[in-house]
Amino acid sequence: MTEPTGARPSSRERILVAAATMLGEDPTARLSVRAVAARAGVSTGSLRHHFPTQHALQEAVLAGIYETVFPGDPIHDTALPARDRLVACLRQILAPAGTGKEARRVWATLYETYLACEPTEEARQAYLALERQMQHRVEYWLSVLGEEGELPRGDNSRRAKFLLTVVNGLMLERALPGAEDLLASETATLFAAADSVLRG
Amino acid sequence: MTEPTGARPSSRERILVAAATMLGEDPTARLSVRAVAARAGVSTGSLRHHFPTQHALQEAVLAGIYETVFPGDPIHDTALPARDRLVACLRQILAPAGTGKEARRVWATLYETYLACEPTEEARQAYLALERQMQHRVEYWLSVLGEEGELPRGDNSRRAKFLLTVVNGLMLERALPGAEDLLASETATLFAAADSVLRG
DNA sequence: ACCTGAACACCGTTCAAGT
DNA sequence: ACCTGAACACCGTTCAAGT
Repeated sequence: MTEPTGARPSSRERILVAAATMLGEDPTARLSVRAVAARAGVSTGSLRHHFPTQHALQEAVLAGIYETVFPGDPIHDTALPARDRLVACLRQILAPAGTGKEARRVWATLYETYLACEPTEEARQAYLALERQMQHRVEYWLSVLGEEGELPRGDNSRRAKFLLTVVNGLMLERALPGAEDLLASETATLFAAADSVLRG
Repeated sequence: MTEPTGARPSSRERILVAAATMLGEDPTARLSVRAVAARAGVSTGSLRHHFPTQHALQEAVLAGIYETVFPGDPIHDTALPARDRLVACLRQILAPAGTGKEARRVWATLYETYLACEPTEEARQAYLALERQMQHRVEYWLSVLGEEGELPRGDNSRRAKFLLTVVNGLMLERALPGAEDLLASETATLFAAADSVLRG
């Protein structure tokens, strides 16, 4: 946080910059201890001193990324209860799925790209990157709530996967026939998922 | 597939049994090459011969789980805890989704029938009937658990919708690329969904 | 074809030792 | 406090060699 003008960046900063750069070059980068340490010109021991665990490092990097990319993220609207904020966030990633005719158009491209036939290696990698990005985003939201004490300790990676599965299911149901009271049942499902995560 | 009576199981079978056993003991087990090979009394090389990649092994195990035929509806197997029974039931409706290539084949027909274009009224009705049937089935399971006092009073219709959304999400993820540890994350998600419902 | 076990190139984490 | 680098206990995959 302290930034001496013109001084050499601290090891901590160098590590975070190195990790962010690597992630910029390849969104699927694994950010291994040795790779990041080497890139930052720092020993693995030093990296571990600042980030006691690999997960701590990845959380710090993600926080940095999403702070700059999504300044108005609803997760930061502390006026609202945690569950409302989490649902608002999930709605954000559900929004591009559209509804009705648009939802089916979205599905058409999704189907052609990833499901129609054995996807090309290129398509596979693209999807994996997308998935990881989503996973990171949800994990970031959970880490914010965790720091506020709104979330019991636990595996946020698993929780994020769970929430994304629910969102995927809702996406599909938006395009499928039926669903008269889509809105109500979607809202109920989102809150059920959020509560499930928030209550451990 | 060939099963010589009384003969020593093939390495392939021993590996699958070992993996399934380990998964039974701990649903979050990572199923590493060496651990599974040791448990099966087989070399890592042999394991790799039958399952050229770690992903291949996990897919085979997953397929094996869903191949096991339940004699009756697992919801009535009162020897097991409620959550295990509910998860077993959900797995039943997830089973026809298949895995890997088969999953994509299933999706192809689903897409052509309901998503490709504005569905015919006939198709719409067919889907609605299917959906209702699923909804009833899940609600029945919940009612059984409710009568045993395993389920707090509440809207079982909403709960069933929630569970079906989760299953839909998992179905989709089976056909999409990626899914490194599909097996573990699918199990975790199913239990999370079951717990969410059982705890209100 | 099936199987072995060593070898390779990676992991994340720990820790005595330095400054 | 900060940093080093070796060491430990794991990974998944490859492969020459056996049967």
